[in-house]
Amino acid sequence: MEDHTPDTLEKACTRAGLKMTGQRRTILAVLDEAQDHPSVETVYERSRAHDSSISMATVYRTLNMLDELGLVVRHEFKENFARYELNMQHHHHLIDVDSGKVIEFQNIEIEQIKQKIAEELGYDLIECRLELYGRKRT
Amino acid sequence: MEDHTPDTLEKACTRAGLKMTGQRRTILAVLDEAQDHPSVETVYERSRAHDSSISMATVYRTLNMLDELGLVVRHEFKENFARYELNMQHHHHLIDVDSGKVIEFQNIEIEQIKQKIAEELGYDLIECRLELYGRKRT
DNA sequence: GTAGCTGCAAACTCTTTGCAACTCT
DNA sequence: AGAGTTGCAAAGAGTTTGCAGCTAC
Repeated sequence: MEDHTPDTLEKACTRAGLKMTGQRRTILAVLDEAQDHPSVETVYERSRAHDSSISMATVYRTLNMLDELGLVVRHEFKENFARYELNMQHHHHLIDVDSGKVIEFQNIEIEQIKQKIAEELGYDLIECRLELYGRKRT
Repeated sequence: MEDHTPDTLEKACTRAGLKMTGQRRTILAVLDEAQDHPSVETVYERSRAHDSSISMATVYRTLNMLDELGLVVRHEFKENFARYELNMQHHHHLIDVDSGKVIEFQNIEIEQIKQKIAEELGYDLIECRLELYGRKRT
């Protein structure tokens, strides 16, 4: 019998051979539930709300591990700290310069053009970041 | 008689009403001559080669000031420090993931599409970052 | 003369790490 | 049992800042 429940970070980590401790389970659940792009601090606070024994060091270590596994994407918008999000389908960001709100979008034309550009420069495209910074039209 | 010599950072700063000290003149010249995307550390070293009295604090203060004036563009590629470049014509970057080399490129299609995307989301585009990360084709 | 600039050193923020204790598997 | 994980506190990197002295205008 195959497992048809949606893939969670916890499953992905177990599959990667990691031990599943209480702290880790909590942090992964917080990330799975996040609909936004939380900072390390935010992940820490949300995790602490469930388990106050969780330390900042563990949050950092967990996020770094998830980044290395490619399960999460690390961003550094024009702020001096990192923000993370689940690595679901590929998309880009528009950051509201007034509120800091992050809007996600996808665009097939961008995907095609960036491939073409890398190719013309003699490179294989490995990764890409596109960030638009804008102000809400009044 | 108008001045037809190319615009330098020094002129732009003087025009902005800033005092032109020896240290500042040196740092601005270093940036004017830079053909790459130097880090703060690099700007510091190059400036020191001309005037060893220049301090790191002044380099940071100068770069922050130039950034605020929009004369320079601050980047944070996937490194944990900032890199700067003159704000000449608009372009994007392809970063060689193996060597860290930065290649600049421009693309009119990207410019059009990003405008369109911001518009569709109800935003006025203020700024934009596009970074491609790739590996040299063998 | 004075507002602005500077170097120094200390402070700050974000992030990483050594270590001893603990816990999944 | 043993390798992996944790919290703590200290260390690290990059960046900012208070202050007293100096300098361009």
